[in-house]
Amino acid sequence: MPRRPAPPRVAEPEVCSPVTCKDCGIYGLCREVNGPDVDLRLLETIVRNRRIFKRGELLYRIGEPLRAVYAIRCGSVKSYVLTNDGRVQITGFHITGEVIGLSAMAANQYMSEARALETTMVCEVPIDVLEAYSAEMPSIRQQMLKIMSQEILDNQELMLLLGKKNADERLATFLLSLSRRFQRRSYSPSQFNLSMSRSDIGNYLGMAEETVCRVFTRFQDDGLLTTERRQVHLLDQDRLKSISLG
Amino acid sequence: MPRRPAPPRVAEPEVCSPVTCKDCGIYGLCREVNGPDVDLRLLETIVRNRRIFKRGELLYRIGEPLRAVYAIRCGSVKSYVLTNDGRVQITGFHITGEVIGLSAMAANQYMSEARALETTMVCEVPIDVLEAYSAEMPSIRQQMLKIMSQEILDNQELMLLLGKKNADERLATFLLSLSRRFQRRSYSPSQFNLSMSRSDIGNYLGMAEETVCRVFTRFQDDGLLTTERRQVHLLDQDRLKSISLG
DNA sequence: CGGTTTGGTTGACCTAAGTCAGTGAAATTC
DNA sequence: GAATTTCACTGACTTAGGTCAACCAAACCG
Repeated sequence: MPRRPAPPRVAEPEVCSPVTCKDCGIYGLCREVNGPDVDLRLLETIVRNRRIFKRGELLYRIGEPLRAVYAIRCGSVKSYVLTNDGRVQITGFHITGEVIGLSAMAANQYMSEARALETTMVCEVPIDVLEAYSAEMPSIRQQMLKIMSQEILDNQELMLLLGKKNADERLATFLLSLSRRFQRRSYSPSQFNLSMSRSDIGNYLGMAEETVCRVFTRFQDDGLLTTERRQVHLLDQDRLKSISLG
Repeated sequence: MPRRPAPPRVAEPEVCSPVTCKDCGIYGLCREVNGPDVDLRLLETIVRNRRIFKRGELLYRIGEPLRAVYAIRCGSVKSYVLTNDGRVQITGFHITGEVIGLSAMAANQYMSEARALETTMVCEVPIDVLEAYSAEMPSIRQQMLKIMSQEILDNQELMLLLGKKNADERLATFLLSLSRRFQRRSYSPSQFNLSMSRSDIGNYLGMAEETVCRVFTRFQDDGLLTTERRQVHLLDQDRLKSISLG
């Protein structure tokens, strides 16, 4: 049967369509481990330590000793930090193909908490395995540096948003960032399903849940997008872009 | 003349008293390069590529190819990111003994802009030198990871502040964080000089310059501290701590 | 050394977004 | 499949902090 280009998949909460290794954030890393010419089908079977977390389950806690880093094969995860008195700031949402836990390497303990937003399948890479390979393979070290510095970049973007943007700019920025990341993983950039609640979005963007709803409603009234609960359809990405920032 | 413990130095803008290598953020790194038993006086002279930046001068710009990382020997630096339409978010203030520029390693270009707040002396470590050493010495890689993950930790703290704290908590957190860092570098934790303007503080903390002034005034009225322009004297650190977080 | 600029402070007023309260619809549980 | 919980949304009202304007003192400059 001849292969034909598949239509872009729509990210659905019920459907867990695992990313292929080629689309994965640690593909470069796995490829190194398995040699540059490894058969992809083989690689897919070689990757061990798959685990499944159900909605609400913790991948790791703050202060816990670093055991493993996680590549998300399908599903999504939020990570967050806490104040002493229990206030929470979500610092990132992570989707299929992204890698989390690496920033714990230096201190040998996790610096944030990670919780599955839906049923989520991950590749769990034990830390001793990672360290063994990274000692021998410079390109894996390179890959690790890249992932960490991407995290710093993402954090800087969020700081800019939290410190200097208004509610409209925040939500537009958020939606476009998600859209871009879905696109990179071969999902539709204009139609997708949010795995996080309005309250989580508000927490992440530093605004009240109600404000998130109001801005969604206003964007819909202005013809920028349509929403049906967690299903989002972006209608005018250009205008969203100009809102998200001059 | 017998040595006696020196009284804690007060950080003054005019006085540039360079940190000793032992107190420097890349000491572990330099020590590795020069062997574990290196004579400190020797190390001090071995460190080359010292440079001086005057107040307002740029260490590096966003997008510029990575040339070097910088250890601050004395003085202070702000780093910041920008929106397309020119809004600025200061993402960190860096003081004597701290290291900046490392997060540019992965992309090989700087991801933020760094500007001297006052006359600042740095050790400039060329990137090829750093890479050559890091390829051979695992402990230098370890050190680099540590510095990057400290940056992630600092960023997370700032995101928590920007997303979830009110004006009082923000300023208290800021002052205590500075105090702690001065203490680590053997300066007085209760009396120090701010090298940044009220406007910079406000920008960093995500609030207006005027609000910074008002909170300073209120803290002073409440007996928490005294200020004389940029000279700060913390009188009640415990109470500040309880304000900075429940 | 008089004039100008910069930075810090305060007061008066305004507004973006938060809080509170209530509703309906889905989703989950028993 | 009825009961319960969770989630999204909306309106009314409040408020923390922003904006604007003015002033003063220190620093800088020709």
